[in-house]
Amino acid sequence: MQPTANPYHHGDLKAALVAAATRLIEEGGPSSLSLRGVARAVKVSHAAPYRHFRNKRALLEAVAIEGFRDLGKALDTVIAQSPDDPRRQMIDAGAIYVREAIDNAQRAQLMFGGLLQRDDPSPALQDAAEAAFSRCIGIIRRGQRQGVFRPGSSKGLVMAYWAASHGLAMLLINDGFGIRSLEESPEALWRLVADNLLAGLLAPPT
Amino acid sequence: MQPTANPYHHGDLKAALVAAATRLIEEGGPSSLSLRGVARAVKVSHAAPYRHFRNKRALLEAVAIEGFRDLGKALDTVIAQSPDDPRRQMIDAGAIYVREAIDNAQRAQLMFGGLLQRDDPSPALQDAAEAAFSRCIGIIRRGQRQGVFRPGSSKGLVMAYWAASHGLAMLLINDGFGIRSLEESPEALWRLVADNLLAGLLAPPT
DNA sequence: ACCTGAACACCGTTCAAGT
DNA sequence: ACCTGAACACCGTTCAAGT
Repeated sequence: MQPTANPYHHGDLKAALVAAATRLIEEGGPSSLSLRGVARAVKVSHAAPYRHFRNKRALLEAVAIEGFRDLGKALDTVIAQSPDDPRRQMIDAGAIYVREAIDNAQRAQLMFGGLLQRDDPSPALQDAAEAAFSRCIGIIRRGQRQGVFRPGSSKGLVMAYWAASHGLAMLLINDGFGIRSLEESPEALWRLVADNLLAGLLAPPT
Repeated sequence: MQPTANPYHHGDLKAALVAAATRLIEEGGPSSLSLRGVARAVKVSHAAPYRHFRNKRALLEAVAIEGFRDLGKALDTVIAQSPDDPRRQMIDAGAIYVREAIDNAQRAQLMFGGLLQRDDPSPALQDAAEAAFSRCIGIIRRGQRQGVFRPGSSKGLVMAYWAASHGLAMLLINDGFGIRSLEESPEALWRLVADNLLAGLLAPPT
């Protein structure tokens, strides 16, 4: 037993609060999280969190920021796996985007769901989100340089890619419109979307 | 003055509650809505709503269902405007999807945001959502019959179309990743996405 | 049938006080 | 510096009681 036997009293209460909040959110959704509940979970008084977070929202932001960092790392890993194949990167990055959202569905809800994004943009959160997104831009740009994707302004390509992967992820975690009644795995559904996005919806002009 | 001067006492308290809830949600977001606040807004005791809604969630569902009906009607209008041009229908329907979401951003958050979708699917809500979605399927199918869209199973085309429009709408209402810093109007951004979706991201094989 | 008022067990947040 | 306990103004929900 150290002089500071209780880990929550020598500096990592902050980390413990974020960890507990992340777990509780995954159990009951972001809107069911109570600051008092988090305090109870780490066995601390209900006022203690205020030493480390200005308010409940600040704690939620810390959870979301961690989520964006995790997403960015997952994207980096996947991109590094096929350094010279932008088409493969595009498909794999979208798949991991969808997979990350499903594996941490409630946290993804918090990250993308408007609970935080709406009011004050909170620079730190905004930065973490944009950093994750910047990977998608890189994939498209490299693919254009290699002649894999259509040349010209990358903006439209990036937007379409981004909207499609984000949209599928959101639909899957919300079970929107009964999408889960389709029997395919998330990965198979993303392949379906990605293939159509790559090839286009229009019939070839024969 | 009728014998029942107060409109909330002769049968339309239910409708008044839904209307007030819709307004309050648009002002402060779905998570800030309090049932007591709604009751105050229609000048009724805080227990009165329980005569008409089992709980707070049931009231939120009623608001969301109304939203899906509005969306369905808007899609019908747009589809009817170009009865013989599926390509035009596809573009216009996506634009109206995005526009409806932006014009009722907080209600859209409620409709798509997982606050309701997650736990119990609630058949009535699920049906309203699927009815709105079925319009997209119709557009793609008609386009395939006319040879405008690529033939074969419509599933992949529908999923890509749906994910892209839904994804762009969600990104816009959440200002995700600073998408609003782009200067284009929502309609222009959708056109960018739609054009790339129609033509495909891949470079033509020369 | 429809609404009210009190009551209960929760919240988020603040603040004096303890170590 | 870091945490506690009481306090305040809110919630959602229930229930006896009123008309």
